[in-house]
Amino acid sequence: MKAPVSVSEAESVVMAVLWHGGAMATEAVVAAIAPERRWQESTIKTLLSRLLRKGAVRATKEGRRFIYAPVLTREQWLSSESEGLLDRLFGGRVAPLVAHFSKQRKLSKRDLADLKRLIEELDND
Amino acid sequence: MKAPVSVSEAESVVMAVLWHGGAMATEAVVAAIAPERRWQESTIKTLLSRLLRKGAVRATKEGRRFIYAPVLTREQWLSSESEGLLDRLFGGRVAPLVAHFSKQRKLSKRDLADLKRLIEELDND
DNA sequence: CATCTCCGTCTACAGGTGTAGTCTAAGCCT
DNA sequence: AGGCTTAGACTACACCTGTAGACGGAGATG
Repeated sequence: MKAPVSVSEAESVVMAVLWHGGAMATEAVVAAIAPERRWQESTIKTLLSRLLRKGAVRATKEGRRFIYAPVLTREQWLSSESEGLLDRLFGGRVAPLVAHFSKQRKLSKRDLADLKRLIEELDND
Repeated sequence: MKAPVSVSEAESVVMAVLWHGGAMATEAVVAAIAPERRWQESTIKTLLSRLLRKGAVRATKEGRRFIYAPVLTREQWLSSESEGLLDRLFGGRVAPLVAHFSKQRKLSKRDLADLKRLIEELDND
């Protein structure tokens, strides 16, 4: 059980780009993020370094620059984040969370339908 | 839509005590927490002040001390925390989270059974 | 080879957090 | 009334985070 690299909010935006586009240089990450998030190039560079230091990404030199590739997978990240929350708030179980949401009327028709289908699937196999 | 007071990890431990025991003085909070968490009284006092400043608790003077009562409810807290996560990770919907858990084999029999019952209930009303 | 360019690194800085020590004054006790 | 206790206020401090500017040197260009 390796220490679960923890990725901050802003860092996760960068990870998302890498998960989506695979290995790429800083420039490409910037191109993918800067428009909406309105971050300076410098900010993204910092985030990449921090992710590198944390071991969440890997960098291979190519000419004078680095190509960054995700090491932490999206699945791992989803798991650690959501299990963390589930543990803290709902005793580590999923059902109480769903119950909470339904009680707060936060379960959309669509969610309900999806859940139903999901449960059925899980049931007969 | 009032700004959703954000409560930190450590602060939430204090909130938990108040949610569980209702209004009480610092002393009682300390008594409830100090044993396991091994926090100094001072730490708990700090957390209470921060919660007060944030408006998550209310304090009424009684003699020379304060009686603290939760303002933020547990439900509100559960909602903001879990919606935050759902939004960030699963497009704000519950089903994808459940799907993720099942894919990772993190759905216990019990969870599954509870979910099934829950869905049925929600379905016929 | 002399320059120029651009990329990664270093530095910065405010705000939040975890964790705790110190001080002051308001009550309580004798 | 005078002293003692103690609760809340103030101060501290390191680390993480969000956000970004500055700079030096390794390549690219002419």
